[in-house]
Amino acid sequence: MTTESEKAARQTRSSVRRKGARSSEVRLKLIELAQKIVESEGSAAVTAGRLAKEVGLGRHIIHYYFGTIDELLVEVIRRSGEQVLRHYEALLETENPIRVIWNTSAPVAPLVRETVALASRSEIVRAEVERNTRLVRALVTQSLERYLERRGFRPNVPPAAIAMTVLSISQALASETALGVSDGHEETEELVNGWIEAFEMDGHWPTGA
Amino acid sequence: MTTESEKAARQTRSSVRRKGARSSEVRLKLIELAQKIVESEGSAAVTAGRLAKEVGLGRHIIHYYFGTIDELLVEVIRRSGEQVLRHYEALLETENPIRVIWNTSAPVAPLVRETVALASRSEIVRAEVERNTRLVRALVTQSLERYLERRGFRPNVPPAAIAMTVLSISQALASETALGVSDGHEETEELVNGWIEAFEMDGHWPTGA
DNA sequence: GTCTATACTTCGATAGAC
DNA sequence: GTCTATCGAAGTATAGAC
Repeated sequence: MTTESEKAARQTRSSVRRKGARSSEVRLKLIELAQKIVESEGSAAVTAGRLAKEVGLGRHIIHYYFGTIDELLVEVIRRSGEQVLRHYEALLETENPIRVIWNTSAPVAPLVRETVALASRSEIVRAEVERNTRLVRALVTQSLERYLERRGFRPNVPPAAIAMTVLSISQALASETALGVSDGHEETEELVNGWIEAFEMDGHWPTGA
Repeated sequence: MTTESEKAARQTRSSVRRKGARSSEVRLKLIELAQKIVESEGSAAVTAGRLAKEVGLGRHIIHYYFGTIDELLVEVIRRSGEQVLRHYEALLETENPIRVIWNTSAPVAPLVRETVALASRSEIVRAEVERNTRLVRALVTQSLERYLERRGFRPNVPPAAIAMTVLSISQALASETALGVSDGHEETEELVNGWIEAFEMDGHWPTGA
């Protein structure tokens, strides 16, 4: 990596340069490939040479389509974010959204984890991750609100806080599982399952009171 | 980055090769420098050239002391892990450990976040992160158990689950804050504060029941 | 034990030809 | 839309000077 000023200069330059069409098949293939690598090996493994080789073209093809690796990563994040959003959108209207989040976050967790890890890489990447985080949070919170209204429940805790606790814990469990750690997981799952069961009875979330 | 097989081969080779003494001042300075960079700019910004320049030596000094950048990062993680452990150790015996975790995790969060992000980089890094995660969890859980005993409280929930929920949520809040997102944070903090206040009364943690 | 010199490979990025 | 050529820099490996 380079200094911030150098990076900024390069970003400005590259954003002016001509790029390949957004509709190109090669372009899409490169993004999909990069996404797979990010999920499985981390962003450090995404290099122009490797991508080009797996696609059967020259190394420079990445720069033609994306300018810089960072901009390719932004596309990966945008794509991942959309997939996460669609994942929740498809499920949240059908049943109890809180249970959906709790039960189906695992497959999406690596994507979220690697995406957040990318944020420190550069400002343009960070901004895209921030945008995605906000969108997911808003979707989940609004779904919760709609659920409560549908059931005629009057919540004792702001839906935003409920969304945050469930998302935090499920993300942490998934991250640790990927690491190979499972200490306290069963106990935690049992605890949260209890919260959710109670929540489905009256829309109340456990508080200290 | 390279393929897994290539990496494995290189690691074996480099672990056999002679390296600089572990007691060297330069060695320690390099680790400290790398740690600062990892925390502020992410691991991608840790390059041999940059480290050498800031230390006033040739680029190859990193290779002499650590063999590879990955092995330097392992040292950074080991050091960070020890600091996190000491951070908690120093505080957990004094007051209510659950409140300590909740109130003092913020300064340590970037370290934890970047460290977990590094895990996908290579197997040796992952193993070290796993070790640290286990140690912190064990420390926190045991401290909770001792606290409960000191106060004569009979917990209604396994201490491991309590530790997990508080650590998960505080880590998520800190991560998002670093990202620039604060949606729902106030509400979540208020909720958890309520849990902790109740916990200090009787050692009980909120459940669905 | 500490560091430098040389060398090879890969990487990111740009310019220009086809 | 893709390739060739080329740059500087980075990561790694080995030999050897002090």
